[in-house]
Amino acid sequence: MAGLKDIAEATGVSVRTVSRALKGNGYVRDDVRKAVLEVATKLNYRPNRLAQSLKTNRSYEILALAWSIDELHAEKIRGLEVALRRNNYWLSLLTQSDDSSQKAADALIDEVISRSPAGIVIIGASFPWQYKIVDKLTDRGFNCIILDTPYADVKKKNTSVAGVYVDRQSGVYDSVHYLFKKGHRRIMYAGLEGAGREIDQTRLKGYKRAIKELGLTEMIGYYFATQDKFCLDGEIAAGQFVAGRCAAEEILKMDKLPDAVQAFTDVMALGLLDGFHKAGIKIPQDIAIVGFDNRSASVYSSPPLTTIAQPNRAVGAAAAEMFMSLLGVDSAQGDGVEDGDGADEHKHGRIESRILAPKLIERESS
Amino acid sequence: MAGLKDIAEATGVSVRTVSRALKGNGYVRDDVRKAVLEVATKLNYRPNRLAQSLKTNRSYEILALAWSIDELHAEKIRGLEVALRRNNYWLSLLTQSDDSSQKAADALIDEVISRSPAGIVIIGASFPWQYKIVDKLTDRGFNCIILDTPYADVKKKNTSVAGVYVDRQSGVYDSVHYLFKKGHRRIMYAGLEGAGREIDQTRLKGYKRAIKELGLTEMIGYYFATQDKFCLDGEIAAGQFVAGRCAAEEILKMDKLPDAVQAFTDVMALGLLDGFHKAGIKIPQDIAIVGFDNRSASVYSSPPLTTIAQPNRAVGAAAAEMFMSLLGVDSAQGDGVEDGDGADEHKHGRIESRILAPKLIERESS
DNA sequence: TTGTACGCGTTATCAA
DNA sequence: TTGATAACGCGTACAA
Repeated sequence: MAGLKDIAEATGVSVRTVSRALKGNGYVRDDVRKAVLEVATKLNYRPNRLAQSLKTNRSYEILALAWSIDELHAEKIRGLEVALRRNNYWLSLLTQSDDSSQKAADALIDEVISRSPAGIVIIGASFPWQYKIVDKLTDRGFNCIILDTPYADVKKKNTSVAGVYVDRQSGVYDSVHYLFKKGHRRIMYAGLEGAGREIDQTRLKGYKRAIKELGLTEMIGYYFATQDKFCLDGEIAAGQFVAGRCAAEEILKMDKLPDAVQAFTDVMALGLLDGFHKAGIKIPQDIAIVGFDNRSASVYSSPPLTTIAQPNRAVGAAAAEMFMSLLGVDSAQGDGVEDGDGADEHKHGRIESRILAPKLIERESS
Repeated sequence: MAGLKDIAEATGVSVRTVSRALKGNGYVRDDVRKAVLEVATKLNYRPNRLAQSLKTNRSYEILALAWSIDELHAEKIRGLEVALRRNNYWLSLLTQSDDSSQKAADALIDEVISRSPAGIVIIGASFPWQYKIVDKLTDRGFNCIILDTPYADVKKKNTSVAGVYVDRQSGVYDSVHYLFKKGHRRIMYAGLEGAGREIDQTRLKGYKRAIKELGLTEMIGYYFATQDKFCLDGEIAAGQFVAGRCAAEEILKMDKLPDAVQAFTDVMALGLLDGFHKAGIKIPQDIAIVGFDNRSASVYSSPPLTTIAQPNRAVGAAAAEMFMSLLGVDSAQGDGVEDGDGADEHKHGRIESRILAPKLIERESS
């Protein structure tokens, strides 16, 4: 590989001049610059990022830390990568299986340190042992941005942690309004036992707010998988599917059926669909169903599922932008980066958390 | 961050000795080594990978080049990352949207060069413009491993390209045998127009071979999406779903219906499911359906889909192992890395392509 | 406007 | 068994 020195020799000027010419840094005579550039392209010169980083003590690597990768995460990662590359940063991946041991955490931290990235994106932090890792990372001075979890806003305010997440409340709120407009009056919320009560109160809040506003009666059910343990963040949330099936059975026992159901997630909605299907209930004629997540499975179900989509690409892009502003790079903006209408901001040291708006996608289940 | 020098000063020995002690490289007196190690941990020393790489001219970065990321790719990437990290390598991600222009290709190549990775994993190369990129990369001396596409075996034999892919033929072959055992005799193959005829002859071969062996009659149909263009490698293969729907309609017009259908992919199978569902056909009572891919959607359909699963994690892990042997690292093996029973090998310069066996997953659609 | 020389944190060559 | 010292490729005071 040709280096600065080779160009210098070939051009007959010093290394320093070549450097200047290439970076457009200081003063260089125009003809010299032209000559240098010419030789550089001829020699197929590419700067050595390693050397650059070593010298400037500035990394161009952003680390994505994920506990698992499903299709939703993949989308975020994609959005992140594209936005980063536009700014000459790059993305590395670090997946930490759900090993919550202290040893695993330490190994992870070591790994991060020895790579000294410019920033770290944590894709979802739902559990205490994950928080701990985030804390250690920020304590060591790494810039962290957490996706999906409003942990950043819970945390002590003096660090440079921030979050990007989706306003799930407004998603469900909009959905209820949408169902109302479609003529539904007995709109139910089917939550996951545990999830509905603790982990994601926000969706429920959106539901309650809308129901109240519309003067309807609250119908809330919490269900959980009897045959299978459920996992919230696992590879395949099979448990949620089973929970949906159970929910359908339970719902059918009710005196008066709902005419629409907003499910906690797509997977749960698909479980409902399966349960109703077996009982001969017609969707959406008898009962309308709305999911949450816009997983690909919601596109391929019968009928395809109306759902609340999170702007995953934009979430990734937003994180990238936040890093750029944090690192003092004037970011090259692209498309798909605009935050949703309901965007709001929370101050956070030097970075501000960003909340993006979800969007209802109408398909055939409603 | 503490460096070698800091340790040297604190211990009272030279930098060189510290380096030796830490790496267990040359001769170091035992007490000195102990002292050094102690100080190192106290100072929380982590080697600077950048400096290491710069000096040794050896990168510990493997680049994953993807044109898109769906859940299947994500799995492969995951398997890759885990296996790499076990060997002290790490994974970076480069996603190249389906921009087939020369300019985009050049930019990509430049990017790769300036990062000088130890190896490159190309996740699927189905199109000529993708081949070209692979060629350029190998021409420049990069170690490339191509997943999913047997391009490596088509290519000129003097480069260090190799592939990891799944023996799709045997997957379909096994499926037909399975359906036969279940009592089905009119087993049909529903392919995608274009895909069935050119891109993936292998699946069809497996079907034909099994049908012949069992003395059954071949029933093959090619379908394509009328309302939508289909994409083979896109984010959402919605077209295949539509094709499946069309296929169901067409099949129902036949004089004598099949009693089982092997679809080209899960998505197509789900389209079939939807089409049959609308027509009141009961699955699997009237017609059994088998998919291909084991997408999450196949878990959440009603009924859940029997399908042929590709060992995605193992594909990623296999690629990692191949790099390790290529780079002369004695790889630390983990679990889930064993290749399938039907594993076969093709020599390739210094690396050998690996073929992994798929596996039938029985669910409720058959 | 240009060139010299040093340093980033490591590894590697030699001589001691 | 050790320690100066030179690289690796690049950026940048400082001097010219």
